[in-house]
Amino acid sequence: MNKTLEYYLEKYTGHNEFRTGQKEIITDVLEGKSCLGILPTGSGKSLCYQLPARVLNGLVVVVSPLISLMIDQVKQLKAEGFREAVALNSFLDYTEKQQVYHNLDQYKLVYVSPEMLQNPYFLQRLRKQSISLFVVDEAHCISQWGHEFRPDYLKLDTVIQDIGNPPVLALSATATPDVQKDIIKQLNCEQMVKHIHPMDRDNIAFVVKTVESDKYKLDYIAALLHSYQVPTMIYFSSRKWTEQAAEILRTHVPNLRIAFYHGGMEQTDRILIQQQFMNDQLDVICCTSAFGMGINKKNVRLVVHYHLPTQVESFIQEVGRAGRDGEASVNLLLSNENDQLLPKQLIETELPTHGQITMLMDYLRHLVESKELTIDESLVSTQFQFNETQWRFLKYQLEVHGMIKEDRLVQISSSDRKAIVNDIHLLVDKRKKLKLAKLTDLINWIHDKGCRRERLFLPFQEQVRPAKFQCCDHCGFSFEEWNPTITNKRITSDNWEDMLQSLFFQGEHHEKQTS
DNA sequence: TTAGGGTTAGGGTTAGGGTTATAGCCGGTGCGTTTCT
Repeated sequence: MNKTLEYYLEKYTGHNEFRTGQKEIITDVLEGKSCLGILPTGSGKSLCYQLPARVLNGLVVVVSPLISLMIDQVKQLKAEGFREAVALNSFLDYTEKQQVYHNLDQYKLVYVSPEMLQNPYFLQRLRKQSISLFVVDEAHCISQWGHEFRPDYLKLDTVIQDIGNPPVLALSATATPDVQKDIIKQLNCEQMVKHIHPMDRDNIAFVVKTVESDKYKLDYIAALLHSYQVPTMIYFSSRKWTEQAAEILRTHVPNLRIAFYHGGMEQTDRILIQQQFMNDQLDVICCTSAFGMGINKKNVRLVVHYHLPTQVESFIQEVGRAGRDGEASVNLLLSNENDQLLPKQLIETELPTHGQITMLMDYLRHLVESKELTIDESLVSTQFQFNETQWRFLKYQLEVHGMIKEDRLVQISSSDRKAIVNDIHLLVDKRKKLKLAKLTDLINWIHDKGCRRERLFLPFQEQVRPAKFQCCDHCGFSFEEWNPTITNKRITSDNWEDMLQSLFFQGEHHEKQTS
């Protein structure tokens, strides 16, 4: 490569300067080094693999957690004139998938889900390609989702090995040192070069408001929305509550456009609500944690937590959706003494109980003894009352321990079986303890008397920048002194070209340079 | 002759009232699912 990186940047994106962190990562990647890149949101993380994809020979595989993210990225790349990118997922029908499988060598960039990387046929095709780089986008998902919710995230190390150990690039905006360590461990990439940038946000003020009971929370929010009609996100931990709260707030503040959003909604409704919020056609979203990843709205001024997330990591991610344009923004957490009940319940139901595990293992022994080696998964789930996550967690553990291979039971000795039951019991206890400790960290932060910004970020980075505007309720923040900038865009022009332009970009929720 | 209104019977759904038992909170995040290359 004789040309400078700046030459390629200019050639492919039209920009003449790299943003913070990009150049170092791209340089390492082009030299074949594996990297962990923690870059703030909006710093253009995707350029770190999209530029190498154009320069390097061979295929770049990008693991992405959401189909909507893959589709957005491919759409944007095609709009920039890069046609050798494709998103491979269940949105494609059989023939389309076959097309991609058979023409893999014609692409430079393929986006896939971790689940898709368990498809034996796809893996077989992938092995025949020369893979120049293996990317894990939103890499914190490995740590936050992999252990229980989406175990295929923990199988990526095997995939990497299987396709010939290409260099690995793991990217995330918010990964605490614990999560960073976990990412490196799970990917089995001890030699990763770290490019860690601080994740504190100097334009967000932190406020905790303690109320006597939950019913005062909505009153407080309604009063706040009366005074501040700014783009607002309100986080709940229950789908039902997002709907009820939206309804109640609509009657309290009828001049605001308020909607709800959660994972149980129809796909088309989700897309519609998301796009309306992006385009300032909605003012307030009552949502669960389903609303967030990949949403890059710049002018969110207020993020409210009605319920408590289960861990500080999620809290930081959700808080970070405010003030992406750098303007003064506020995070408000509404608290009362029952805060921990709901997150505790969520942690409990994520993992199976000892009793369930023991009964399942007895049942499996019985199956093997009667020479029945296939498992009827839906029967098992109903019989032992596993939810989806619990069963997936257990199935993965049984695979790890060699009791299930290629969906079939394996005959093992009874002493081995006892050891495995014991192992899984210990693991469940360890995971629950870890998760409860993370919840306790967050609850301690609520009751801490120190500076909120410092106490939130200092455990994760060496220094916390001083607040650009107001800091927090412990450093003298008051809503009276908060004058949020209003930037809601509307179609105001009479010019048909402007109107067409804004219509065209409805629903585009990526920045131009994220690339 | 046809369009459109009215009637009727039968099946299914929902709202609302009455009764009884008992808990208080009842829960989040998404991918894949087809084929013999």
